[in-house]
Amino acid sequence: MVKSKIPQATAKRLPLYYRYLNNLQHQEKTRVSSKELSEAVKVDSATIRRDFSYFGALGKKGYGYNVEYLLNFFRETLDQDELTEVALIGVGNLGTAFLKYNFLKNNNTKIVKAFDTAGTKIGTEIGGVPIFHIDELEERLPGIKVVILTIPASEAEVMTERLVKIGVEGILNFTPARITVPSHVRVHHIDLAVELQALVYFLKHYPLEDKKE
Amino acid sequence: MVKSKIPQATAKRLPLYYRYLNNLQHQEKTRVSSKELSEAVKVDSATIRRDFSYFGALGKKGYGYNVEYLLNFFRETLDQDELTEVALIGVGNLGTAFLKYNFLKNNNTKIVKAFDTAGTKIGTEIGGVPIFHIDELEERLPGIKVVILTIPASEAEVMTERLVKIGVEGILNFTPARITVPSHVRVHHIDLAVELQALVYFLKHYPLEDKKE
DNA sequence: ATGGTTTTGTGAAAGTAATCACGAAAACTT
DNA sequence: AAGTTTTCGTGATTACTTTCACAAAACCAT
Ligand SMILES: NC(=O)c1ccc[n+]([C@@H]2O[C@H](COP(=O)([O-])OP(=O)(O)OC[C@H]3O[C@@H](n4cnc5c(N)ncnc54)[C@H](O)[C@@H]3O)[C@@H](O)[C@H]2O)c1
Ligand SMILES: NC(=O)c1ccc[n+]([C@@H]2O[C@H](COP(=O)([O-])OP(=O)(O)OC[C@H]3O[C@@H](n4cnc5c(N)ncnc54)[C@H](O)[C@@H]3O)[C@@H](O)[C@H]2O)c1
Repeated sequence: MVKSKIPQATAKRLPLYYRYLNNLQHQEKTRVSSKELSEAVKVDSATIRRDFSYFGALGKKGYGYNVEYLLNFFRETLDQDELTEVALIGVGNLGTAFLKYNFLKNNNTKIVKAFDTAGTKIGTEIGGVPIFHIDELEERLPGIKVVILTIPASEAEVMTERLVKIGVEGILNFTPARITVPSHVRVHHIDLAVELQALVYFLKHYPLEDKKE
Repeated sequence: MVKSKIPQATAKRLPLYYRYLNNLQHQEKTRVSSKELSEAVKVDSATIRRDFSYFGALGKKGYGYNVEYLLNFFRETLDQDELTEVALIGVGNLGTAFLKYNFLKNNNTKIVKAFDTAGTKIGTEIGGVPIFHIDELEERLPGIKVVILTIPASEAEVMTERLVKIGVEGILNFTPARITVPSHVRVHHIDLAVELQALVYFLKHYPLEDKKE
């Protein structure tokens, strides 16, 4: 396992590279340069080469990268073979959308259980995922380390404490609540309202620069 | 208007601060320190003070920040009064969730129109937002500068060209496609599959450090 | 008033990330 | 086979962001 020398910024781009390499393979392309890759994923080519270089010399000068080799390498590095089981808490608007989609294109993450309070949903399935009552959380969650949280913000803090107690290690938090967790639990916030507002702010306050390209 | 001296990292946190200050005001709190704010929004207190300092000296030493004053200041700075009208393209799983939610808590952004190809949806409303056929895009979009894109990835590039031609300036792109736009158009990518995979990667490869706190 | 306490605002330092730019290697071309 | 072109890998640089740490200001209690 490659030790934690890899910058976080790089780690966040790896799934992106992986997905595009997969596309290339489906198109039967055998080689790709950092320049081509750069145009496709919109990341500077030097950044891509630097990112790859943390894992060693994966390319060939004057040639580029071999798609299959690179893909195999990342498959191992990103543990694309191991399936990570994920639970979803809160089968509302957003939760339902995720269940229907279920990240099918990824072959390494899968929502396997969902929980809610609403009686009408309990016992049904969405996208093949069974929905349980939240009261069964302690009983049914153990073994699952990653949770997608799509409940009302007001419930987030209490639910988080519950999840942590059960042993959850990672939370993808879609609620606007900034939840508090012990240091061994990782939370990624995806705050859609903030994203939209930030985009609007940038449009109004940042001159439409002439970026290169 | 405060010129573009404000770091992007700061700009992205502003809506977060704003929302929390709003909460405080509803709780009738009159003052708040960077330390309190820090615990609530999970941003280092020095970072918060630095962020605020780009806008001048907004606080008082030994006291903190006056909630109402700060809120009024940011209301203007963030143009919270002006309503930005947004359109949504692609009323599928994700698009429907956004329409139902419609960022009601924000008072500065509102989805006012949606577009899709599916005959069954055209002419109906979701969350009060009328859904039009995509063929009417050129006719009905003008005036709207910001678009939320929730169509299949395969459609993204062509649709983007169309949007740019109509004059859209900002796109919140939920498709996995990395779309190409001219330099005067701003795109924010929210790639949910990547976010989930990145979280899983961090869990597996980054030791559960003892972060402070 | 006085003195201890709180908390800001910010220089300086540290940390993190992106980009430049070029030598070296390998690939193509003729 | 020699010359040209492509493209990597990376040292060095630049840019951006966070954090430390402390003087100065304002508060608060007596
Ligand atoms: N839908 C959006 O477009 C959107 C956008 C930005 C943010 N969000 C945030 O995402 C979260 C979910 O949004 P939504 O629109 O899906 O809301 P929703 O109200 O449609 O769904 C919430 C679901 O959680 C369930 N629930 C409530 N308390 C629960 C509990 N204690 N345990 C388990 N389930 C519980 C409810 O029964 C409901 O099904 C909210 O925090 C919201 O602020 C949503
Ligand atoms: N749902 C999720 O949880 C999820 C997660 C990650 C990424 N995404 C991405 O978000 C996007 C939308 O996902 P979804 O699950 O809502 O898909 P979906 O298939 O449910 O919805 C897509 C909608 O777009 C409409 N559409 C197709 N072509 C169109 C066109 N040219 N113009 C206008 N409308 C058109 C379809 O009729 C459909 O209603 C996809 O790109 C998907 O990869 C979704």
